[in-house]
Amino acid sequence: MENRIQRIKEALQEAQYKLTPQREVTVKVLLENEREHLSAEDVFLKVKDKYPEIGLATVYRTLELLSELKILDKINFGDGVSRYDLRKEGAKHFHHHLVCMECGAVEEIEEDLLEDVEKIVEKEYNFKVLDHRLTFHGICGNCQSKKD
Amino acid sequence: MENRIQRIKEALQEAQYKLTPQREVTVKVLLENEREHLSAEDVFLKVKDKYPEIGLATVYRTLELLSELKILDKINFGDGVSRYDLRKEGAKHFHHHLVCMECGAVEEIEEDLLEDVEKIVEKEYNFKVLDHRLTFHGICGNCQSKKD
DNA sequence: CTGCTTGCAAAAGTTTTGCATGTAC
DNA sequence: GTACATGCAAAACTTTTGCAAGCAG
Repeated sequence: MENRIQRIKEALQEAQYKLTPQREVTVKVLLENEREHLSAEDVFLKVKDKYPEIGLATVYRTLELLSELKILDKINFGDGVSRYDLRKEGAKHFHHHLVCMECGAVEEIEEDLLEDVEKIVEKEYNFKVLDHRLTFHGICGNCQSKKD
Repeated sequence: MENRIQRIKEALQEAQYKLTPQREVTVKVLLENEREHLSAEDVFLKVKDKYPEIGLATVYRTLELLSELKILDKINFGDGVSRYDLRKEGAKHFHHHLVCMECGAVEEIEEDLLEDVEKIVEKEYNFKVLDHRLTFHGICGNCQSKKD
């Protein structure tokens, strides 16, 4: 965890961005809540606990910056807000999501699963795939058993 | 085309919704621009050409209604707006998209391609898949050749 | 007729921007 | 010291809602 903070800091510096305490706290919050899919507002509130002077605009600016550096991925599950998800270290591609239409739970899938599909797309559609977004909508195990 | 309008009308009636001229014009616009991925504002402007008295709120309400009936799918490519895409007739699942990061063009893929992946998800993650969203981000054929 | 629909305007909510001030390098 | 960052407030957008009036069935 300390390692990952360190590496993100280095990425910021390499890209000529300053290491401000606000950015540091924001990164920390993102790492501590890696399994959640926080909205900008969510991040803002959690950062505010550790650093009360922060402004919402700064959080937005930091999230945008981290997305630009491909440390974060911005994702949208269809409710009105953008959510942010840390990219797994070393992952070439964004991971996938399972959204339960019953309870709203979001699970992550780290397996790639799309290698074959991407090959087909590159060949048949002459499209160079650089990244993807895949979300399944359905019923999670929990809600399935509740129905029985 | 006339057929599809007819069938959409029937779907509305079956669900006890009224056939207002505003709804009719909106459906027509959607059919005429099937290859585009129109935002609510886009639809509003095109409907306004044929039916100037229409209000933006009515368009939003109609789009929501058609989504509910699974005639439309709401999709989000990461710019700030929701876009709407007609579901292909008879398609169980939403089709996929190729978004070019260079020129912004959006191409559609109607092949399913995900059957195997969905089987894995159902088995390994105990998740009943009902629908999916798959978008590839990359470089389209056109932009690839421009670079040479 | 009756209840669903509409148009308008206002409201709600998210995200962006301008600007004076602050601060990492 | 200088250029980049920040906080605040205002602005810009998209989407939703309340309500009186309209109209499809």
